[in-house]
Amino acid sequence: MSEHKDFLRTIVEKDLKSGKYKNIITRFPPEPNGFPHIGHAKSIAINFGIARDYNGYCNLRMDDTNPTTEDTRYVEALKDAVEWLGFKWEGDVRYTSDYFEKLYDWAVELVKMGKAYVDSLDEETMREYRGTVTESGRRSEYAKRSVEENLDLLERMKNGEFKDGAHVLRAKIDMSAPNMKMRDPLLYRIRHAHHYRAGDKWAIYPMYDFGHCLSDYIEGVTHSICTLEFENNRDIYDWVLDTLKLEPPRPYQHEFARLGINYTVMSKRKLLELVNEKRVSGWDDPRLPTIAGFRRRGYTPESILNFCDQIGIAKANSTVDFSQLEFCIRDDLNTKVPRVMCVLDPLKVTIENYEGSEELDAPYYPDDVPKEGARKVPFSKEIYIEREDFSENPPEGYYRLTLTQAVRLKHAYIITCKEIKKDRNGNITEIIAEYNPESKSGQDTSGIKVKSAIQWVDAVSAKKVEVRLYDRLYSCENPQSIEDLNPDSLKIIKNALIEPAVITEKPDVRFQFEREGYFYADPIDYTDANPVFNKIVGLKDSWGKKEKQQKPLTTRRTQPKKVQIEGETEPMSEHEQALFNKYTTELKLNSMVAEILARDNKLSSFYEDTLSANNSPITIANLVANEVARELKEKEIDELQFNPAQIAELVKILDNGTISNKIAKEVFEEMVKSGENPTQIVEAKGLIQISDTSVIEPIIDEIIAKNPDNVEKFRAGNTNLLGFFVGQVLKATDGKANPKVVNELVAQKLK
RNA sequence: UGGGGUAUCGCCAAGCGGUAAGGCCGCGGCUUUUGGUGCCGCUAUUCGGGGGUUCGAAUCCCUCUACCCCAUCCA
Repeated sequence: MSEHKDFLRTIVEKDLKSGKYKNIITRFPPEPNGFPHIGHAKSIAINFGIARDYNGYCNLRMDDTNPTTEDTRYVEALKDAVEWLGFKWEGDVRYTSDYFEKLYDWAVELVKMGKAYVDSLDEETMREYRGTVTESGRRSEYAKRSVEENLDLLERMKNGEFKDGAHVLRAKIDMSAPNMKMRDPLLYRIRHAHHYRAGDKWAIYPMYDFGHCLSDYIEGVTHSICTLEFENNRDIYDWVLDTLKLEPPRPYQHEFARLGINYTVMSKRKLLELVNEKRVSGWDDPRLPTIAGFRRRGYTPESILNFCDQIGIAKANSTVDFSQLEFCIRDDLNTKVPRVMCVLDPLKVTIENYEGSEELDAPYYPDDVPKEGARKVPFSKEIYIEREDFSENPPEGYYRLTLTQAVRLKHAYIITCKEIKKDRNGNITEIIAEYNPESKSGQDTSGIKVKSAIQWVDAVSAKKVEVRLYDRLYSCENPQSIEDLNPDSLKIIKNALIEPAVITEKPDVRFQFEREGYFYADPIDYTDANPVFNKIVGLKDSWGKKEKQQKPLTTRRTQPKKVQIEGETEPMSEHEQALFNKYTTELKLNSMVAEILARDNKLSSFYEDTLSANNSPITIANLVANEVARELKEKEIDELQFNPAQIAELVKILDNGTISNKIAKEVFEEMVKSGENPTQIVEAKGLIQISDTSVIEPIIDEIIAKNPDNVEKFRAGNTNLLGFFVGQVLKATDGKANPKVVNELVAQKLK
């Protein structure tokens, strides 16, 4: 766990500390109606991760309340995903469908309480009745049905006596609730459908809002973590649990932002479309952000988990750079997999002065990877190198083989180019080269320095392999439709050449093809006769990048600062205007403060009451407009712990210098909580301000002596540090030192 | 538009009145038989805008703006 906790862990810790819960129970509750993707991985990492971090446990629950879309194959995929990521759910897999009986009993209970009713409006009418976001809805006439009638109807719904859509069970909440979700939400609907687990037993199925909170409760879940789009549903979550008066403790819902990654799509609908329209080869197509896709591509669970860790958890909608994911898989594989040589686009090289053959020793791992292992690499007169590693007209900074530039064959000899052979069209078909017998890798006495070492394979022993080069699925950052698909997301190379050990020894399933990238033996299509490798990710390529980037770097510094349009504030009413005028002219308040007070009649009346007890208009105004305003945001005046007379008193001791502004805030906080008198608080806590320089000075000297680095930085021009020193002094005096005095003194001493 | 959210570097993201963390990307340099890795530097005088309170504001107050979610018998 990193040292900075995310907001969910902060909540969990607080709940543990306060004793709200003894143990933490979370759950990962997917609906089995689609294949899990990396967004699910984030949720899995959060839910299982929190349970692990706080010694609790996490359930895996299929939220299977909609029989028409769900299927066992998805259940399997979901279980598989969790396991692959290395997590264990508590006990057996749970299913909301296992709770149907209990859920139904609770529904009956709500009906008995008069909190739920059977509605028989048709779908369209119901929609009309719901109103809109700006207009309130109205309640169906059926809401007037008696408890007995509702009970009877509900039972018959359950028994399958009615057709789909004939009736629904709704919670009786508030048809004019500003939160649309609270306008008598549906609890049950009739569905004469076969459920993949419950079979044909049920003719009615619970809705998400009814089933989810209660399933959490049944399982003893403490923190029900879901994504942002359920924020509006939280009110129902609470309503159901509270209305049923269930025995505590009960779960609470918390929401985080779902994962978005650029150059790909994450919605079930769009993913399904890609698969159904055969734009990809299936759910496990290595270009897809599905768990199965990543797995087939060769990503490791560690890399995915690491990614989830790196991106953090917050409430702001965001889109993570694909490069972050690429970093994670490279970072993981770098220390794990063997390096081997594979030539994707072969160019024949004949080494004129070499005769016979030999087997060269080559370690699988570079020096900086602490792993053992080596293989033999056959070498002879005819070899293949990567076409890109030779250039007849090299650009500036080219390190590889040229007419005049020698290069090392990795693990072998240094060669120089003698002659180029071309076909009729001018394409290079072969290079005639010469090797230096003194330059053998590991026993080089030639003294030749080369700019680079390139990969190669021996012509006679190399094996032919198929290599599938995958790139981002879409060509734009924020793809909208299939038109944004990247036409080059898959390139298949049928005739790549690989050194024999990879095929014969099979030292691993993942490899780094030296200087190319990381590759994975395809778990499905790979056969000994036709080996297939998937490209997981390329190596970082600062040369390739430099080559492409010919266009001048646009100076991004001078971005157009976008002008922000100021909206109009509603004009003040006549009464407010009059107050405002009085405040600014008679009482000399600044116009901002005057406006805050004038526009809010709770504030203005509180202000005037305070003023009548202490004639200090400006200080009181500032206090009321800034501090009292915060308390009055969601409360009425008579709900406050403190009263105007106490504020008047606070202002008095503030005005006469007994306490500083900083202390005044502290005292105010205390008044908010306890309602005690300010003078008492000041006395009890000994908060009287220290303005005596002879007391303060030695403290400053001490702080300065303790922080020589910061003194230096300050003197070098970092004047922000003044705040640091003042803060330190204030901390040392428990906030009692007069900050103005401290400020002056510190500034003086640091000069 | 009523309600609920969110705004800190190109992308994520800490920060909760006292020195603007960290990661990715990018840019330099060193190391390197991978133009990889590793290491070392650099990259926000400023926190969506404007005001206010304060010795001191990303943090508190006011206000404006932008974006996301909600009117499925989906979850």
